Amino acid sequence: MNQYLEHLNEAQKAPVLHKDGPLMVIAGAGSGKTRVLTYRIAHLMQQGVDSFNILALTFTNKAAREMKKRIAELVGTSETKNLWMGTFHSVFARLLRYDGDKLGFPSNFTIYDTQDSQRLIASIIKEMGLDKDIYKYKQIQNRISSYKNSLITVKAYFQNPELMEADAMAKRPRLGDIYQEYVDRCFKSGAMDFDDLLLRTNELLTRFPDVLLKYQDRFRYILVDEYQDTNHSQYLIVKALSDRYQNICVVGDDAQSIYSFRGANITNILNFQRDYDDVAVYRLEQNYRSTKNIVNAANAIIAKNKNQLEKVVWTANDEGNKIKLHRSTTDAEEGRFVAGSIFENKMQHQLPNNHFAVLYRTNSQSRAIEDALRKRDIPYRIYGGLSFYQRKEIKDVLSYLRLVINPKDEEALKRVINFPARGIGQTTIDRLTVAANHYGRSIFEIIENLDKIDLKINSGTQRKLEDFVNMIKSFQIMNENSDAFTLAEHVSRKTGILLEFKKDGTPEGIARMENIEELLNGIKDFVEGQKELADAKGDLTEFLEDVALATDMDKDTSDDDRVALMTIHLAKGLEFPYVYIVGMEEDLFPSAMSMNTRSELEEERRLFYVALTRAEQQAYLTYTQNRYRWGKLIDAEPSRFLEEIDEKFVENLTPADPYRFKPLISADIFGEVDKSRLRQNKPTNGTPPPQGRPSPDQLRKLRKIRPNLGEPSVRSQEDIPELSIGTRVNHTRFGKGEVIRLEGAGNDKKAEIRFERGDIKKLLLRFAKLEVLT
DNA sequence: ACATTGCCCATTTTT
DNA sequence: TGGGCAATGT
Repeated sequence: MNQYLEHLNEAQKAPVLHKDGPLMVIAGAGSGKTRVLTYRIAHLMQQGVDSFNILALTFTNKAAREMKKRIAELVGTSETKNLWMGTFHSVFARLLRYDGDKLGFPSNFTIYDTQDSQRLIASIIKEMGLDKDIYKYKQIQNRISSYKNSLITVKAYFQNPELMEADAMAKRPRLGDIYQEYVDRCFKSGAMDFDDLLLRTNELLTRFPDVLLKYQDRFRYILVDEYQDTNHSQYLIVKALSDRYQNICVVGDDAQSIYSFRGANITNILNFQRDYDDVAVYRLEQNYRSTKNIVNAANAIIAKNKNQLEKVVWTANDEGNKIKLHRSTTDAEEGRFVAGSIFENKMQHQLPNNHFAVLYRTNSQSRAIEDALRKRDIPYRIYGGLSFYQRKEIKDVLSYLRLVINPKDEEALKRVINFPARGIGQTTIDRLTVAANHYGRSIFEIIENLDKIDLKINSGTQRKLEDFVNMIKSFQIMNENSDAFTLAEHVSRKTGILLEFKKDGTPEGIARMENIEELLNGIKDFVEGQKELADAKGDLTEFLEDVALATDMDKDTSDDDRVALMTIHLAKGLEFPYVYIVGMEEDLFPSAMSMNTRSELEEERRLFYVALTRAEQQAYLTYTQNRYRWGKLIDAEPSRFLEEIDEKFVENLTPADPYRFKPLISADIFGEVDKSRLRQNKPTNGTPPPQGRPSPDQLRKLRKIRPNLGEPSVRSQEDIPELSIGTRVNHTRFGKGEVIRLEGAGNDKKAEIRFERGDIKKLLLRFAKLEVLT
């Protein structure tokens, strides 16, 4: 019955068996904390706790999904149905849909993403006639966001002379007024931004004791993952909800706290023992992920920090290779080294692409790496950056859908009221906005009542506005009887959005159209997925909520064999056999912005700790002497973190040569790839990794790789199909045909194909989406 | 109402 | 260096 407990070591077993009362699990990197959380939940249920009474807060929705699945395997699917598990944002968005009406929010409130917030703030600044060079909307948004995360409401702001003073000193005395207007406008639009999801939850639980009691009684067991990265707002929610039963379990690692810039407060975990009575503290110190070399090097780094909880991470794994350090002259060369090294490791050890990750401090560093990987035909995937759902054309379609659900949504309305162009100009929109503010109504309501207000809008434009409103209303009626996919498809056709991009004819236009089609496919998948679940209807509201809170990390990429490129922040919680940490330079890592205070520098160091501990077998550190930044080539110095690693853990692939002059201008800026140089850049073979058989896990991953037609769009060389004259092929766009000529070799191999529909085309096989017919 | 030009910003990290 | 957005002119 309880045999699943045998999957745990002694240290892991203790917090799993601990039933009531507060507990904290300090989990070193790679020590199996997800496993502890999973088994703890399963074990609680096994002991008779109803899943209805359990709340688990995770860092990503993907983590929640995977944990839920694992728990279902342990205790049965039906048991996990009532489990509330997800990110803070998604869980409390759901809660606010039930009880947000008490705060005056409709249950179909919109969730504004950062871009929506910024646009609204920009227009408020404009309306107030403020200087946009002083009131920079991004900075203002940032400021408001951090107020909200610290639970400083508008009222609290105006009661706090210090804050007002600080903003006045920064020449922004009207910040409070902007804040006030922003909050009012969100409220009027029936919208909450990301921070509101937490702030409003706090408001709800504070102002309505009966609601608090209801959820305290429901969530008798609460578990919080990554507790070191909770902000004040989240801290208070957890504190309030767990107050009655005190069955609170937090898991985290102070050494991995890396989100203070968005309000995360490391003292939450440092003070946990003070905040609750009789806290049991458990430590997970055995690392199962990495080699001794990596674990010890990481320990040596983090030891430089002053503020931390005591723990000793150790591992029984092999010694492993030393960390490899590489210096290059430019960032382009750094990219080439990484690509070359990945290529070589792949060949030498027969590894799939997804065993490799390249981690960097800032998103802008990805370009050089991408270029180099592309040249070597190594498929990769970039995580983060702008996500699919933030693309213009996607946001446009989504805005129509948002309007259907919530016509008061001002940002959505302003986005699409004249897209595709229907002759409603800026002047009209400005007048409507003024009227809406004046009457305290939404723009949509103003348009509905145009006949009762004289806005001096000419009759032609009035007609167009009415048409627009009627169109949205017709969608609303349709929404009552259709699923999200049917509606979305209808909307994209009826509004002319699809046509707009199609008729534009440019490659970008086509790409946008294809993106919209992909969105529609996504909605279809969603609807079908939801229909299988008992408690979900697959309706539009659910889809939009999913989208608003989805992140790049939530995508399922398990059978996607590509090298991963991402920021170190995004890499938290992940692991890869081979990890390349690039850009190990002063002012970049640690970031120039983080060197003012000790605590900021310590956070950068924790970030480095996180990066290094992602590696299972082999870590590479690279830095360059010159780097393009702001379009200029600048000198770069090696990061101070490099000196902090004891040299006994490091193998230097490019030992310093004091007699060599540093070139004034690197050869790289002349553009071409210098082949002879490429060879030099390959790692000098130090100690090769153990040549043992691949583990069962590796084998499983290896087997998973199969050529995947159409995806990735650029093939690596071995994927190019074998063709000869006369071979019958099928092309995704041109249909069936026959090969009539072949030329070129390797990556430049081309085939001339006569297609059945009549035309002859010469295709570059590396790119062509061809299937060989037998 | 639309297109072109030019300016400004970015490069710290994100739910 | 490049992209996105706004002001400007037609």
